[in-house]
Amino acid sequence: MTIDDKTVDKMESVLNIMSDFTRLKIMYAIKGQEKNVGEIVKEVGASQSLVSHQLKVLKKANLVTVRKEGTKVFYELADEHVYQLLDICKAHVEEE
Amino acid sequence: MTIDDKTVDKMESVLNIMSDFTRLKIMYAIKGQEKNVGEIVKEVGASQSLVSHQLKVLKKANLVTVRKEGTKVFYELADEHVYQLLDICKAHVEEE
DNA sequence: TTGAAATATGAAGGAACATTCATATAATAG
DNA sequence: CTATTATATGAATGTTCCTTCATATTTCAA
Repeated sequence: MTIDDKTVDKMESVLNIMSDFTRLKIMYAIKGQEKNVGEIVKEVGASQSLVSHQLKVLKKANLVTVRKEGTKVFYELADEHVYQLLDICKAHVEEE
Repeated sequence: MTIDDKTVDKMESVLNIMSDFTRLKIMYAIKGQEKNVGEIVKEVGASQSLVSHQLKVLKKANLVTVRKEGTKVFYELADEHVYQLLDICKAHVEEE
């Protein structure tokens, strides 16, 4: 099972970005339903600044997509793989 | 899509442990085939000390299992979820 | 154009942790 | 028992990065 170092690098990056409490909460907040920043802040229960910072990180990693509408900015989970990673990881930690 | 904070905590922990270059290389080294520490060191190309440290981290997180045989210690990926997480993450980063 | 609402940004402090180096422990052969 | 091989451990260091605080930018309404 050899694997290219460059691929491992990218995997490290994606997993690293997913492995944060605030970012995981954000991802679950917009899982299956896009939300604007204000709604995300309310649901996640973190400061506006922190949520904005972490949304930027998620966006840079292409884990979320963005849509602007007036003064509001809506975020959404990027693709099917992100859903799968969240689901499998959740299933793993919920094993007894 | 609300989720329990305790679950998110555990997910953060698992993802965080997976999100390391050396640990990913180790996991791929023993993917589908158990290996002893010496073999892992050779295949991963990191120092013996580092590999041992990281194997301990992986073991503590239940991402690998251990089997001792004489002076040698064999490691193996723990369960199906770990395989799935690696595969999906790899597929994600290999998208163009 | 002034004000308010929504979101983003920059700097800074502090904690977490990957890696190295040196050394310890364990097991077996001779 | 001694030497050697295999693996583990502890301390130290440097770096990454999460979070907060203060402030900036953007958009639209009045």
